[in-house]
Amino acid sequence: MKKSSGRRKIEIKRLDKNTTRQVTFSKRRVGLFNKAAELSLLCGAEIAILLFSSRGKVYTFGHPNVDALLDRFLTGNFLPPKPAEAYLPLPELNLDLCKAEAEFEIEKKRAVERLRNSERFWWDEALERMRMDELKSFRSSLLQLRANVAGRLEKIRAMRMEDPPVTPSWSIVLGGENQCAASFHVGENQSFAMDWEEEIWG
Amino acid sequence: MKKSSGRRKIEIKRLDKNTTRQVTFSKRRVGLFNKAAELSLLCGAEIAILLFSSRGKVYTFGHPNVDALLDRFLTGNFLPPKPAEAYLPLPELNLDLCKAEAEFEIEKKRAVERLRNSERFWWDEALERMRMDELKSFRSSLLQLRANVAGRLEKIRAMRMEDPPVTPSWSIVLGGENQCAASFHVGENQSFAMDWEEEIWG
DNA sequence: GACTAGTTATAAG
DNA sequence: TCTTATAAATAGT
Repeated sequence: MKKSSGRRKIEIKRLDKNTTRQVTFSKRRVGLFNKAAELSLLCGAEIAILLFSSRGKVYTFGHPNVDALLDRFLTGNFLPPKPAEAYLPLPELNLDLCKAEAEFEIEKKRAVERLRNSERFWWDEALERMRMDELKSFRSSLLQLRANVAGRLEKIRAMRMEDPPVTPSWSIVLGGENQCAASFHVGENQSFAMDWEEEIWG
Repeated sequence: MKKSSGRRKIEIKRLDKNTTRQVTFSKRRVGLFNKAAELSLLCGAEIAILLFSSRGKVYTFGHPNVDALLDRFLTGNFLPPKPAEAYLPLPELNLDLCKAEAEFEIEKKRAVERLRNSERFWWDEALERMRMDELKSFRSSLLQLRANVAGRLEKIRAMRMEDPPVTPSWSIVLGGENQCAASFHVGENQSFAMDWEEEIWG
């Protein structure tokens, strides 16, 4: 006797039944992330996936990690990795960030000078004057800005939580429905999503 | 007679042969994006994928679009979409951005006041004092900052290109190897990657 | 979570 | 690209 009717063809349109939709989401999320991991390993590609469930939960996948790839995408600073380095991008990133931070200090001093002579916000002016070779340091201010946002959010979260926090990096995110998610790093330089639901908003 | 030996099992590790790796990358990229589209449609999920080939080309996939999802991830402003709105998130985003811009003007005035009394950069100080209800306007400055970066890059690109540009949104990105990529929107609120190679750097 | 049978993705040619 | 045999993902139970 058949134990199952087997896989059936389905139409690709919104699944109306709640339970089915949730089961399918879980299965296909895993499938998608596995495909992404294979593509990355087979072809030396780097990949970031942000996945928001219809209930607002966030899942991320990234190789080498989500954060570095978002940096590169948002700032246009993506030098193609050399093949030999394709599987060791983290040290490279760290070096990059160190340099970026040094440059940030310089840009900061310049910006203060500009502000002394003008009411205009530094970035309004800076962007008009900035030459191509200044874009790099501008990038570092963006990184810094974002880090500060993350730090602020982390502080707030820490104040509300009793358990020792999971100390995620800046990529901690706060949901609109008492949710909190962070990406973290495991094994082969890959980062996976974790998420938890807590009453962090009291 | 067999016309093919059929699909063979392969080990998931870097493909050494260049041609094989490139063919596999293309096939699996399409497969991955299709899986993502199906997951999105079946489950009402929102998804963004950034894919960097080992040669530095960028491919993106997004439903409803990459940009909105990155916004939400970076700024923590992701209210779970109501099911009825799941396929019409763009108007929602636009409204949100309008509000954000209004709030940005307020935060800007405040920041100018702070700067008159201090040498410190506005965000150093702001982040320490900012109360929870101020995070929202801080978000808008982040959006503004990023928009300005994009605008700057777009200007530079436009100056170098003779053809009328494809007018991508802020998500235009500049590669390290004379490459340029932008996401654009097609059909069912999905955005796909396009990329082109031009000597935009002269 | 495990099981199958029918579906889909894809390695090789 | 296109074909085909086979591997892999997955819908329904």
